[in-house]
Amino acid sequence: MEAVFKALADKSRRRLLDVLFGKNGRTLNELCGYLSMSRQAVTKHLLLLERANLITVVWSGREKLHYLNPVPIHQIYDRWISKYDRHRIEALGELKNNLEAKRKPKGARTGGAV
Amino acid sequence: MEAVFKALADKSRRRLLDVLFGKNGRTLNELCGYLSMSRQAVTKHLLLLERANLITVVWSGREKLHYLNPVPIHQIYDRWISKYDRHRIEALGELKNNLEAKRKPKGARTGGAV
DNA sequence: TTGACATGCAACCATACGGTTGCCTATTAT
DNA sequence: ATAATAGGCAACCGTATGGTTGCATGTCAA
Repeated sequence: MEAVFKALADKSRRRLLDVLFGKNGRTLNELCGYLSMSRQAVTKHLLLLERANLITVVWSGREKLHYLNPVPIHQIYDRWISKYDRHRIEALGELKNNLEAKRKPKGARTGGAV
Repeated sequence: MEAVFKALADKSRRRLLDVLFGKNGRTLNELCGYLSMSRQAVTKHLLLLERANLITVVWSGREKLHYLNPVPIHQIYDRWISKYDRHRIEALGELKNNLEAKRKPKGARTGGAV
């Protein structure tokens, strides 16, 4: 998971995924067309994505074809994001309630959250 | 979105969110108990989370209370992750099909991965 | 009032990261 | 056979990042 989060943290890498999302199985050179940086830089990004298992590479002669693997992205959602989703409405209510509680002057400590 | 992705990229920050998820409205000192690093380091992480709008801060006297805001996380899913989810099964099929296709063409120069 | 407590501010440091350049290798087309 | 094409490897560089320490400030309790 760590690698996936890290991989997704960069705009260029998300771009690459989006490009592959549009049309899978692209070559390195093809992908370079979508980012204004050197081929080497793109290679590095792709390597990171590969290590995070977000893309799979298949060699075809001298060409390196890149395929998107959406599974890790799904896992990120499944094992981390989804719980926040479920919690969402509830949490906002909490904040408001606690803000209300704060208005009561000194007396007991104002700390008590939830 | 950029700030949110960046914020989520760090393990310590995800930890902080998880801790707040467990019990909302914690103080800085309280949160420090969950990460083995200096208070200042934690402050920096919290600042980043705050700037990404992932937490909201409420002062109560000399204490700074931190509240989780799950909305940006939900947006990340909604505007980015969800599309990969929908695409998921389909994309895997593509990879396999393309791999099959590669076995045929002229020189039969195979890539060979997976 | 005074001290302890909760936090902020700023300087500093090592390392990770995104990017570049130069050169080398392997495949393919002519 | 040769040249063009697709890509890899490695060194280098500036800046961002995660972390530290020292000191300052505001609030609460005795």
